[in-house]
Amino acid sequence: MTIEQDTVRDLLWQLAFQFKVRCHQAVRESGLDLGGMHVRMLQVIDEEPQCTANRLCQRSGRDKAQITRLVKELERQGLVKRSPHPTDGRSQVLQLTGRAKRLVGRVREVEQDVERQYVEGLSERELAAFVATGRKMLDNVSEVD
Amino acid sequence: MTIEQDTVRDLLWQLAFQFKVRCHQAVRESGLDLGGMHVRMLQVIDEEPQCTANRLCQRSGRDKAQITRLVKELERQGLVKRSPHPTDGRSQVLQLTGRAKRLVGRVREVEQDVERQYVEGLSERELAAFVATGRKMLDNVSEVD
DNA sequence: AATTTATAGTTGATATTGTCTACTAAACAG
DNA sequence: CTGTTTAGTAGACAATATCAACTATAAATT
Repeated sequence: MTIEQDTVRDLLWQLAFQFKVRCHQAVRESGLDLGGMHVRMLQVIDEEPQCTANRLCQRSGRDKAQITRLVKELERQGLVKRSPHPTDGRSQVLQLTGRAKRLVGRVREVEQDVERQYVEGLSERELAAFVATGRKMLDNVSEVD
Repeated sequence: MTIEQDTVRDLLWQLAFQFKVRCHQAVRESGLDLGGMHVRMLQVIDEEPQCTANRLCQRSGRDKAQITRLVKELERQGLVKRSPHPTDGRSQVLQLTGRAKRLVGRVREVEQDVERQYVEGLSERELAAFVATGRKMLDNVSEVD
């Protein structure tokens, strides 16, 4: 199948969708059973030093309610532990279990293969420019408080 | 809220999601009652000379089943007409009704406002480069038959 | 021409993701 | 102490996506 697009919006729509589909498929094929959102959450928790649910909202742009449910499932699957936040009693610190860390590692490799396929034939500079422009766009619509 | 990301994948994920949310909101606020996918379909039908459901699949990358349902609803809402394809008996030609055409026009304006916000501060050349790079990526993962 | 194989579209079941509202409890500001 | 904001939870529901089975036609094969 040949993918086509025309506006910036369509372009992004296609790129993101195809990325999602391919990553999800690659993850499944490597024998792991994780939904796309679950993977995303695990990755953020892995990166963020003292990750909280609220942090996940900020990083993902998704609704609080959705985050709550995702975290709940991840906890049920033994991938995330919650501990009370040291200074904020409303909040909880999220941490990956050892199993989850190994999982995230494997997922990263699989997803990097997908990403390599995407950026094949692009120079370092071209890719850097693409990312820089994309970030500017994100900044444009990111509300400053 | 401040939007953040880190890999190419995260960047695209955020850009597309925010775009979707903002466009959908803008469309709603202008008094129109159309889901995101429905809008997308109408736009493609509007652009494609002899659009068929299959064409919608190719252009959107979405599943046949989903397309069928979307078209069915659009027809029910009096936005799309189907007529038998002149040369292929399995296929049907999709066409916008007058009402749908007017709708698409209004939606375009609303969405262009959103897009303008995105690309604010970007030079023509920067934007062109972004789109060109994005298209290359899409080509990279587009299966050649 | 008859037979196989591929394609366009449909349907049903189900899973995943997203949205909205209302709520609790802790934090914070005055 | 009081009112307001913030972090997270829960329920109901809508939108989107996935998968498999099926029909009818088209196209290819022999």
